[in-house]
Amino acid sequence: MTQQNNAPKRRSVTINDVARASGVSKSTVSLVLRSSPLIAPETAERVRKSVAALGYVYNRQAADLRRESSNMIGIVINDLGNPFFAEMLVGMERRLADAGYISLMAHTNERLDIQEKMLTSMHEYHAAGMILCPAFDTPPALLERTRNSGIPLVIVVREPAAGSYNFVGADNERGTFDASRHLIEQGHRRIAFLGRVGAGPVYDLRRAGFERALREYDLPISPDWIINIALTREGGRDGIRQGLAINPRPTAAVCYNDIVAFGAMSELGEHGLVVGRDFALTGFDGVAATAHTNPPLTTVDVGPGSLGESAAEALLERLANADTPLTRRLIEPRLVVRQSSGPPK
Amino acid sequence: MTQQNNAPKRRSVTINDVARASGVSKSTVSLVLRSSPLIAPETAERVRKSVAALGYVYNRQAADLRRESSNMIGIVINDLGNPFFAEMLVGMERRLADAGYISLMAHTNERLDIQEKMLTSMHEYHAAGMILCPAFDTPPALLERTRNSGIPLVIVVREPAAGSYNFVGADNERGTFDASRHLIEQGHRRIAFLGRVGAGPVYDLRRAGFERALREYDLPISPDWIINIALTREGGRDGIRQGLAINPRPTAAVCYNDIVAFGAMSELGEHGLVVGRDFALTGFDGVAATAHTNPPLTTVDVGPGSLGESAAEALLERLANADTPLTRRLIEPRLVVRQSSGPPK
DNA sequence: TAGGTGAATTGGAACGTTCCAATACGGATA
DNA sequence: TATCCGTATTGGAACGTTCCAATTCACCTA
Repeated sequence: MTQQNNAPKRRSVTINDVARASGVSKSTVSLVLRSSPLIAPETAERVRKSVAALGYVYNRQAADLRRESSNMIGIVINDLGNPFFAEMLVGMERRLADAGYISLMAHTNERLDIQEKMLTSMHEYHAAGMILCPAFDTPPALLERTRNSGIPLVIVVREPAAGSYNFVGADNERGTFDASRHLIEQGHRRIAFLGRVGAGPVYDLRRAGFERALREYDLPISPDWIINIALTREGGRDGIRQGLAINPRPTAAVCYNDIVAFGAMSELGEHGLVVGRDFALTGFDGVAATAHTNPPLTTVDVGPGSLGESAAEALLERLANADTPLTRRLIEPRLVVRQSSGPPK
Repeated sequence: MTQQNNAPKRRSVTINDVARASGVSKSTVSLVLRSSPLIAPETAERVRKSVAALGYVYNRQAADLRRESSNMIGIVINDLGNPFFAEMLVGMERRLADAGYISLMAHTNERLDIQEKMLTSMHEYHAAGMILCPAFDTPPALLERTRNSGIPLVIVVREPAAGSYNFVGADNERGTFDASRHLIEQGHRRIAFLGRVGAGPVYDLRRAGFERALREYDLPISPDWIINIALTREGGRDGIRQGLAINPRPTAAVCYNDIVAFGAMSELGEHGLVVGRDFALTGFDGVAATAHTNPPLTTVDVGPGSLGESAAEALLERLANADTPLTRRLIEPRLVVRQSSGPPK
């Protein structure tokens, strides 16, 4: 009395079954499925009936194998916990889905080993193209390897090295320059910068923009005001704690990004300070939540969603025409002034 | 002088090329690639050398076609703009990637047509399993269809109808009950409920929990206090505007979810009210941002990330063993009390 | 020496499509 | 009647794997 494994084995309905059912050849069915004009309307109709009757479902795996292509796009994101990346992902996915592609998504959480594993996995699945938001310290060699495989690649947000891929990012230097100038023009003179020292080129550029603004207004840059924190909400809290301990105290802070600003805002509240009145704050990114914090946050808006769409579009262009020249697109950010950045008391 | 299109055509390196290079048959190479113990170590070594030398990349499309399986899991999310879903997605993806699966992700933005299109697309790609967070008003027939296709299906968060799939969600009634009781015990007597009337079973349950708490404490439930809003940050603002217009004014509000509470908090601030002192607020979900708002938000924490992991685990079990009984898992939420829910003045 | 054993390897069919060259056929033309 | 034409359809090879049954070979045993 052996344990029989008579699993249904559910042989799926194929193009051949449809062909048999409708009395034509598999080639004809294939043409109908791709709505070829070659097929007589009545035949097509008959085939479509059988398709519905048998519950046939197209096997893209098989089709892609034969055609040596696919409709899958690999998207590798480093930090979905940050709404900036989530909003960007939404933009990409929408644009790609509209164009008939489906997204193979992976989250690296800033881990290089995971990133590498996911990139190879996407290669193995023959993704038609890839969009990568590189984890910190991504070695240029990795990108070079991906590029050599011949798969069109778009890099977003962080630019590890000039190379043969499309890039879409924001003008980081300009962004913090605008934010810093705004605070200065509001009357602030002691302004801190909250970020992760040495976090890479994006940090360097944002800090450079901040320092350029101070210089242009002949304000001294005290090293104390360059505060080193983790790029998280918790880091923002930490930054405020450090900032408030400085003597004389800064009256404002330019934050590396929005989530740092959120943490900063929360911490300021816990110290009994009213943001926008007792202390000014600016963020960077322009995530949706900035319009609904307490108080609403002044931020450098790069349009996370449309940045994602731009990246998708760059990729779609390359896919449509492999000879499309490589582009490097820097989005001009827009300073959105809200209540968090009032003048000093 | 015609424009020659001598595209590289880059015939990719196959198992056969590797076989030829290392002087064995393609079968042997195949076995080596799957590290079969049948192969002599020296042979395996030789093959691996050729793999590296030729830059061979495994073609999973072909393999999956032959094996009639795949390592792709379809994930369909309705609203990534809400950090709750983003955090849940991260949990799912991590768990699936750990198990060697890759995620086919689609975002429906609550649109039924997109949802349907994406589900069929994932079928066509032969996803091994699917996790679906149904859009509002998803017809049970759609789920039935998916289920009939034989692909293991896990439904999360919203439960359209009892059916033959796994379900992972939260105990919604209990969650708002706990939050409401907490406000009552803080001394609040006029409490509003901010949600989207008729939004479906989740709304009904959350509202039921709220009303049960009021009844248990013999408090009247004024219809005015059931405030009807969009389930967005903007909706939260709207809810507060409506709430503050009521006479007598409520002193607290139970919000349908965290983002509604965020909007509410922002609006209260703009009215010069201090949240937690002048007006109490609770959220629902427990997204990371709740710990860093101004003030930090009291919320019903369902653990978005671990909820995603649970869903992934349920699916992985079904994949490992198709006979695993269908489960329905309701996570017990945990009330996290922070500063937003102080007693009335 | 003949036969048996087990380990290592192999060739060919199969998976479900697409593509190509070929075919069938009804009607027009010479 | 023979030829040609265009339209609709078709069979078979190919895509890059996996699986199965079969083969090779060295060694052991009777």
